[in-house]
Amino acid sequence: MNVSREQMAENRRRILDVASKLFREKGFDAVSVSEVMKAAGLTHGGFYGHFSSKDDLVAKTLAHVLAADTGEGGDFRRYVDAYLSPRHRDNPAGGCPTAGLAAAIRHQKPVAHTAMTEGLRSQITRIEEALPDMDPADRRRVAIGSWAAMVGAIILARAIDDPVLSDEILDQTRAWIDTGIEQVLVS
Amino acid sequence: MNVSREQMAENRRRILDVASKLFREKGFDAVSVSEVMKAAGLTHGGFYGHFSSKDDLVAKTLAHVLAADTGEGGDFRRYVDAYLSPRHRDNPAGGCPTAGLAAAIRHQKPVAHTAMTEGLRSQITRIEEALPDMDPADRRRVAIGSWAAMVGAIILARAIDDPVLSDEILDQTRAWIDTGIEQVLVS
DNA sequence: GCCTAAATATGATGATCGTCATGATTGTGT
DNA sequence: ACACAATCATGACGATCATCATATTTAGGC
Repeated sequence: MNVSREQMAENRRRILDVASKLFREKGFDAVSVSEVMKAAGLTHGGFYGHFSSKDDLVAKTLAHVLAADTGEGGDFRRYVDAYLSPRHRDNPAGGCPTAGLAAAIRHQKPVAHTAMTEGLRSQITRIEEALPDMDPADRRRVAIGSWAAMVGAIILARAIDDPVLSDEILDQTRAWIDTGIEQVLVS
Repeated sequence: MNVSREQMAENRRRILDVASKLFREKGFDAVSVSEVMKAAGLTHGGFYGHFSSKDDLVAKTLAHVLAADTGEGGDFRRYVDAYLSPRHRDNPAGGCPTAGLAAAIRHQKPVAHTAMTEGLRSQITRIEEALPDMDPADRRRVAIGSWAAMVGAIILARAIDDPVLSDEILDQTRAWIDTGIEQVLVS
């Protein structure tokens, strides 16, 4: 069976899409190459025509999904509310790849680290641009501090089995970010 | 070969200790039962005399390491400084189990979630107690928000390969936590 | 001092997985 | 139209791993 040039490009895109979803849902190790290919509607054998190894797929998937511009240009408060919501916490497969995958990158090959570095860099920039008017010296600190808190909160909220405490992690972290922003706005 | 009662108890403790270290260093999946036992100075066969499965070991290890009272009773600022240091970032095997393992717990059995829940609960309490005098309503928010930021910052700092950006994540998050605490202290 | 039960060692089994070799099918440029 | 090359399917190989069966050694109670 062969396939047109564009078919192949679409296949490759679909592999990256389903891999991104599966990795976020189950983690890098728990997803097999065969599982990815099957979810993309292909068989496992063709995989090495697209990628040189599973590690290559991991790195390409990271670059693919971290480059997806969320385009949330605008209100940072609204972005935080959506991010620190039960809905986002309960949807890792469709949610933020950083929250879902960042901790696992430590155990991946160096290429994955490089992809993550660029993804983090652009995410910090995106947040800086979405932030309200403030002293430029404060801007970067707020962006990085808020992002660390957001990622950490989602990870913690997903790791525990008490829904009350989990909700509280999200709520208190949201309030905590508000506290910090309020501080730099009045100064 | 047999061994005295206390020998067995010490063996079990050593298994939990090396498992905790290995899991933090390489992740749950990348550590085999045989590797844990070898690191504990035993062979893999005896494992199932101590634990009913690898999942059981994971849960028991989490409870073991999260219960380890860091006893950092005292200055929260000092604790944050040590936590958000390059030294801690570069030492996952000996560092905070939450930062090293929390994100992976999602992919573990329910018992692991329960262990994490209790560990998180007591960690929040510990931070609340280490915090300086402040309004009780602020105390919990500061504890949870700071902890989320600390865990998130370490995870992000460990996931990237640019040492300059990695250091900046740590520094800015430390400053961000100071910002938030300053806000509740003056109000 | 023996005997039994327990703790660990040795070795095996079945399953999963990453990777690759080979072959079939069909776009694509001439 | 034809031949080449590219894309994917089928199937296999070797390695790793969790788990268990069995053997061996010895601590602890009589």
